[in-house]
Amino acid sequence: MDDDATIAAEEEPTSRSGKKERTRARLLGSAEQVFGVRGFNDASIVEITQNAGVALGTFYVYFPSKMAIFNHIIESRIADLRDYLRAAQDDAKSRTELERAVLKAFIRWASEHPNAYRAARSAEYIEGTRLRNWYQMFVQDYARRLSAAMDEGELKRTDPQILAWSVVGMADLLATHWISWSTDGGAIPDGQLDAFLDIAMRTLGVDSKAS
Amino acid sequence: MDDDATIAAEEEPTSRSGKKERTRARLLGSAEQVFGVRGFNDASIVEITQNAGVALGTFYVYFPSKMAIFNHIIESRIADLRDYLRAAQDDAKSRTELERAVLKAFIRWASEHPNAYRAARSAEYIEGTRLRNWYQMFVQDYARRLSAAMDEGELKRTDPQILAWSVVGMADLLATHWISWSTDGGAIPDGQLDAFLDIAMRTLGVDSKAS
Amino acid sequence: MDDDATIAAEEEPTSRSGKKERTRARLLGSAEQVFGVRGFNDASIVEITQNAGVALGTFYVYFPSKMAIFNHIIESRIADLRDYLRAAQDDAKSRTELERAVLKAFIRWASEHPNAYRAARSAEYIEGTRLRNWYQMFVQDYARRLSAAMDEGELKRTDPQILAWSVVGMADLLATHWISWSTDGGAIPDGQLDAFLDIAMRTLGVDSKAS
Amino acid sequence: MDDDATIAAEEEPTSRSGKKERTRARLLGSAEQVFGVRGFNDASIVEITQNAGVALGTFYVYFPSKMAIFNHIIESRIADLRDYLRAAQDDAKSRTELERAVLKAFIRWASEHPNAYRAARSAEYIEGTRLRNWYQMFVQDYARRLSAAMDEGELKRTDPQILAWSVVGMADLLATHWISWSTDGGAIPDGQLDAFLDIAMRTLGVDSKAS
DNA sequence: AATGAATGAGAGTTCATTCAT
DNA sequence: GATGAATGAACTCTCATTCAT
Repeated sequence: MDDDATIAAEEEPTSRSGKKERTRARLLGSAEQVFGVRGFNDASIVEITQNAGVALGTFYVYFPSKMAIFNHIIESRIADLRDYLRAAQDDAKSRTELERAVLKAFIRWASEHPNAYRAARSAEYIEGTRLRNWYQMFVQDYARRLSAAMDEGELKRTDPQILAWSVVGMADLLATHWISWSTDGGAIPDGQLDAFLDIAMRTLGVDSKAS
Repeated sequence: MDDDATIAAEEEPTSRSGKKERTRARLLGSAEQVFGVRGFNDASIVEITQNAGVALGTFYVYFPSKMAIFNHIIESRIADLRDYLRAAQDDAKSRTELERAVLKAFIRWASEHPNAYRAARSAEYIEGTRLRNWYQMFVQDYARRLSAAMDEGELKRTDPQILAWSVVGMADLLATHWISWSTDGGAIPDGQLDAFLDIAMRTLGVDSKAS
Repeated sequence: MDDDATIAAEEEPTSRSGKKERTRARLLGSAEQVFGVRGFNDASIVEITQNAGVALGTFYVYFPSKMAIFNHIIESRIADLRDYLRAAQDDAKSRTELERAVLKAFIRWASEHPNAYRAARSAEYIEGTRLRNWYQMFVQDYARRLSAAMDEGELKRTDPQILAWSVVGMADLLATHWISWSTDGGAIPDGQLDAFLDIAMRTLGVDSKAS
Repeated sequence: MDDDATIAAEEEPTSRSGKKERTRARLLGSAEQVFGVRGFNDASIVEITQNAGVALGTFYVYFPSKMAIFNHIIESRIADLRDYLRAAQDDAKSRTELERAVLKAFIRWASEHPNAYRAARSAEYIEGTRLRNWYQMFVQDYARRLSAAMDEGELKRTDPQILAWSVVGMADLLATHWISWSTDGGAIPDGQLDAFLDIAMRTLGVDSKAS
């Protein structure tokens, strides 16, 4: 009815170790896109397969259900995020640098995979997925780290849980906002990102620039 | 909005008085609940009507479509929020008090109508609703107010847009968190709310306690 | 959806012997109009009652079902037609005059009650009505009369059944054509009516003008 | 003309050869029958599919809507009629022969596809079809041809429009009559058809037998 | 492995009819 | 008698999933 035909696939197979992997990768890429654009409910297997350039039945050769591929995509992107965050923490040389780097990593992740991010956020409203609260563990980890930093006197003492939820909330809404404002895939203006990071540092109670 | 006959005017001779209103109210209450629990897509008219204790067809006596009742519920709750916020601003005697009151009003609103709030948040993922970005105008208003406060020297100067999105993000995620943690309808522990408000004041750059 | 609101009622109560008759007459008038414009299936009781200016439930005070009022309307218009035809035959002074008068009466009847005529024609496609073949008896009567006229040497001998169906077919399609071409209620151009009658006389095999 | 893939072109390797075509044909056949017997409104997709021996959902693999298959059936039968008429005209050697052949072709077409003919006639009463007045162009063509014949002195001069509507009306009602009288698929008694043709020739004003 | 025709449960919506007031 | 809120059977259409090829 009002679909403007199919969405052009973007994700190309990353490995060329055989047809199977390539088809699977195409399905994953297509599904990420379709889920991101249409949302879980309005994404149809027909559109995912057409967008992937395979037949409808082929979908079920690789994935047992719509829910399964959805979970798979989100979970693997979450794993990516974990990597991004770990790397950010490893490279940091000071508390300020660390906190900035962590938030930057999150924002970068979200804007590099806008469709997955959008889909992941929507998981909260999807009946039957095991991912309804996937971000909670991130918040918990974050709270633990903030708590430790407070113990070490690097952060003003506040309820670390509330602080963690607050900062994640900030980052989450800004990421969403930026993503939906730049369908052109454009990057986030540096000034805006810096403004956000400065605000976040203030929220956390660390010096914006000092080590 | 769709069909608000809130102001009873040329009502019939008060016979069967309020019957229609009662049924309508039951449907609205039921739908708010079902939308909140299941989400728009997984909410069915059958469940809404059964939950309301009326027959399927009765739904269409009061609302022309599933989308219409959804929009109506959210829009009328948004109107409530607007009232809450206006009242909060009217009563405030200082910048700090005002900003705290506004955030408190928002949190109170969200926790008083958890299902509507959940549904309103999910609107972002619902194809065809005119409410996809309902909160944007709130953020814009907020940003404008912050900007004015900065002009008057009551707030440290920062990008008011980013600041507004940030604070709204904080409040949004915390409200969601609190709501989902207290399905029993329990209130938010005072300590947690205060902790949040203190953090938010820090984010905004106003003194936590000073007038 | 694409209804242009309600159709303005036209038929006014012909008797003023009490409210009951008036309401009944309004319903009949409204229904004739709605059936004519929308067709049996797309005519709804709601529209009929609104158009009549009465409440939905009132319909069932006067008529047991949608089918019942439909049958009633058509049957009473058919009775009218019978009267028209009888009168035409009574007044005729010659075979030619009689046949012309009969066809004229039919055309007049159809164009005076276009909605009823349209509805009556559509009865053929309505499941469950007892009026599917109401015009057959007219054709049979017609055939009998033609047969008698042949016996008396006033008409060339042909299969009277086929001749009757033929002439009725001509009149039927022309009436339909004229009706749908003049939604303005305009009359049939005299020239066209005469042309038709001349053709019909030729078909019947009587002199066009001679007595 | 919704989606005619009549001309098999880039068909797949002829495996499961014709399975799709067979199912499509069964649906078309079933639908033609059900539309003919029940009429458009009282025909249900359930009955069409059961009658075709396929599942409900299968219908929508082949046709996007009830309206679409209806239009398709009627339009393809109308195309047949056009072919019949063209062939009849091509073979005729005289005015009389031509006019008789044309009417015979029409009657033959109607009686060979009684359900489609019934359905086509009912289109007049179906909201939303683009076929409400499909027969008008035939009448117009007919009128043009009659007018030309009058110009050439082969036909007595009369209003060609009225004459065309008249003769079409005759043929139409007789076809309908014959069809509904022979549900057994029986042919039209030769005598009756000839009687009709003689009458029609008289109506047109051509010699019944002469070349 | 890959295909795509076929399936059928389930959804939203309509509307003739009923009945308490 | 008149009303109109309430009913629920029936309808069209969607789409995740299955399975024979």
